[in-house]
Amino acid sequence: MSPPRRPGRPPSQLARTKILKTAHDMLIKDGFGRLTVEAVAAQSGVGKPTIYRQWANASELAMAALMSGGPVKLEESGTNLRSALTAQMRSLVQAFATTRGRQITMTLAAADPESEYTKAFRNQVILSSREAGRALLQEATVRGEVTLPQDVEVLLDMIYGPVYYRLLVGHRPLDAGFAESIVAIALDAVANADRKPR
Amino acid sequence: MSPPRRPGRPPSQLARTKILKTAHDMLIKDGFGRLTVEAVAAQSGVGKPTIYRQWANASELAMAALMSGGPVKLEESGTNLRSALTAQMRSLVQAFATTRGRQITMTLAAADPESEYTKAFRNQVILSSREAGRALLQEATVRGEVTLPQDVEVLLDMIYGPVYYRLLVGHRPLDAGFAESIVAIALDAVANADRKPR
Amino acid sequence: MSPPRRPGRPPSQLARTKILKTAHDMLIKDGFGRLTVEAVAAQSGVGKPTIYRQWANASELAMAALMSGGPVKLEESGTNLRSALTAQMRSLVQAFATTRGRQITMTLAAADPESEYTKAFRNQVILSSREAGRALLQEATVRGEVTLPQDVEVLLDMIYGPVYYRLLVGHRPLDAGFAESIVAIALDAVANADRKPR
Amino acid sequence: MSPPRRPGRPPSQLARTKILKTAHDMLIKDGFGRLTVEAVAAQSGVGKPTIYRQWANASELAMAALMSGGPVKLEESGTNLRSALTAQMRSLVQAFATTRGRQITMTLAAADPESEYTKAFRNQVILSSREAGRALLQEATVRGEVTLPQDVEVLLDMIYGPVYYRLLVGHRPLDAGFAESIVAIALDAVANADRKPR
DNA sequence: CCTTAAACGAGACGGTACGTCGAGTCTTTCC
DNA sequence: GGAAAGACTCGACGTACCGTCTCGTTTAAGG
Repeated sequence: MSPPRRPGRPPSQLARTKILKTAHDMLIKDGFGRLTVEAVAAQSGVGKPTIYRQWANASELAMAALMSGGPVKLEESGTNLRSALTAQMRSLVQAFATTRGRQITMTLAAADPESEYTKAFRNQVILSSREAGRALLQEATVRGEVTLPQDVEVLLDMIYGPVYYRLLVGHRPLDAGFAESIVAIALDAVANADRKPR
Repeated sequence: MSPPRRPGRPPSQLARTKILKTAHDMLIKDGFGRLTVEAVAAQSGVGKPTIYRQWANASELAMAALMSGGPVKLEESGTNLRSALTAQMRSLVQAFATTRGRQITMTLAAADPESEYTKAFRNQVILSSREAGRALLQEATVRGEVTLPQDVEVLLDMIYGPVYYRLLVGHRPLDAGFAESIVAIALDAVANADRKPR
Repeated sequence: MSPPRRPGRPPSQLARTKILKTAHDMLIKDGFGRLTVEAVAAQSGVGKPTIYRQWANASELAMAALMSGGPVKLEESGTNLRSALTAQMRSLVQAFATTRGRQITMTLAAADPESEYTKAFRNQVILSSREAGRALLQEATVRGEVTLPQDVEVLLDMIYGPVYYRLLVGHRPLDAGFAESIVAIALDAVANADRKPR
Repeated sequence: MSPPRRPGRPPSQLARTKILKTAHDMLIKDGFGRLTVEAVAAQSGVGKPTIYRQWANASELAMAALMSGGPVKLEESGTNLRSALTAQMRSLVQAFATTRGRQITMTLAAADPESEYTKAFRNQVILSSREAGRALLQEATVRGEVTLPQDVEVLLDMIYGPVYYRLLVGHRPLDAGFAESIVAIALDAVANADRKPR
């Protein structure tokens, strides 16, 4: 009933905070490739074992740092699918069109895909918007606005995949019209219409 | 008229081949994270400087190894857009649904995005199918099969991005129906129809 | 009063011992030219950085290894200058007439003459016998056995220099009579005598 | 009857000269430790094999460079042993009191003591003055100026050894009075005298 | 209040790989 | 057919980090 508190000195919340702060700054400034446990320890004034006690390697630390700001907040105001989805995509693109987006991509690429830590990162940072989008689509279906294709998963990938595709490949920037264009094309594919009889 | 041959011992084509072969095998077997110049040199019986004379680091070497098999061959038979695009996507998915696909993704993520080598890799390995797809779409437009949206670039990203998205994030496999589903949804977005008057 | 212990894990005395032992063996067996930090690390089962943390390069390591056996012990029994100096020279020649002597010479030649490490090596290994000899000469002067020349430094160089000269140039071996001959000639130069009036 | 000309392109005397010049400059400027075949080839505009065709390694090249200026010229004017020997020692000290002296010492220390090249270097550069000194001593003996000790070799080592001893150990400079002091002490040891009856 | 136990900083440890330099050899074209 | 140029294999360099391991020092909970 009592909180099962173990004896001994409890982990320092301050140390954890300093580590994550330093790691995040370093990620933004120098990129994932320069994020070393050694440097984070030195710069945050913390011993290396204190880091290794919480994260197994630099990838996990990077993921923790990228998650530490809380989940990406997505605006989803909108009375119909188009406006809601556009608002969401706009804030998503805005959040990723920075250095941070590229670092998230690189961190994910470097992470052990089987690790629990990686799965949590994936769900919180990468797939949460995809799930939000799925909800929007389902609501719109209920409202009769759209008719979803058989394979909704693929539709979702077609909406959210291009964001990471551009970050990864870098052939084109994540710019302003990107969100609108995606929504427009996606809705053309699913929009209900008397005009789409067959 | 004579071939402008420089003096000195010419680079050994054999060495180059052995290096690329070893690097490719190592990529497939152990992954990009384990591909070290040291190990490639040791395993291919080549000196490290011989590797560094041609590639600046492990990333470039990995890209060279992944390109050394020649470009991915895409089937594009088909009389209409749907069949041609489906054939292409099928062979693309098949080519990437292996370990190689994941390694290509990780290699690209780790590469210096500004390097000339990276750009070549991107064009040859990642974007060549996208360009082929663009050609298919344009031909179909000429034939009157489809009406392209304003932002064709985004449409192309929606077709090819999901492949890398799934490789990168790993939330779903690149399976059989994937190619068909993408083509189906994409064509729904652009298919010409009297049924889509305005 | 308490020993001023710095924080952190203390250097491993075992590692240091293993390194010096290995380096010394290698010096005697293969010579200074073959003493590489790489080989010492491999053979002593120690990481390279552990060596570099204590010595800046192979020269310093070699000097440390040559000093690690403690200073050369010189016998100096003798009631008069001749017997004392002869005893000292005999043990000096014996100590240097081995491979070790040649390695000391080569190590000294290769060392940075300005380095503090080199100076310590010089004083402990090369000049300590010279200083002992100076003491013997001074005592004998006090006893009235000899009259020293103006430039005692040169006299000392004439006594001890030939040892290293033969090691370096190799024109003649460091053999048994060498010690006696040097002492005999040196004493001829300084021996007091009514026979050497003015 | 025809001059015995071998076929093929004759060795370039110019190349040889350039190599030796470059090697000598490099020795004086950067020291023996920095004299690499690579650098000499690059700086003299000659291929490495051209160097290796004539010298087996950097040591031999260094010795050749140090010998290329011709033997050290020693003044030996003097009517009696003291003046002749002093003149000789003065010019010897002067010749070696420069960077060149130290490089000669280091080169000798690094050379393979068994090699023919090393022996030639030793005889021409190191021991020639010693032999000249032996001649002076013998002439003086004939003239009745001095009585040589049993072991003349050791006496010679005591005269010439200190020069290299100071160069090698560096505890004292090769300065002006050095030559005089050595001669003075040496002559005290061998000077004939009624004053030295026993 | 005073053990007890864990987390702390510091930093050395054995390792792996880095990217560079130089050695000495080999292969080609040029005189 | 040797000179010259330059790529080759090889080995060692000295550095950066890895992830682990003592150390001696806090810091809190529980006896």
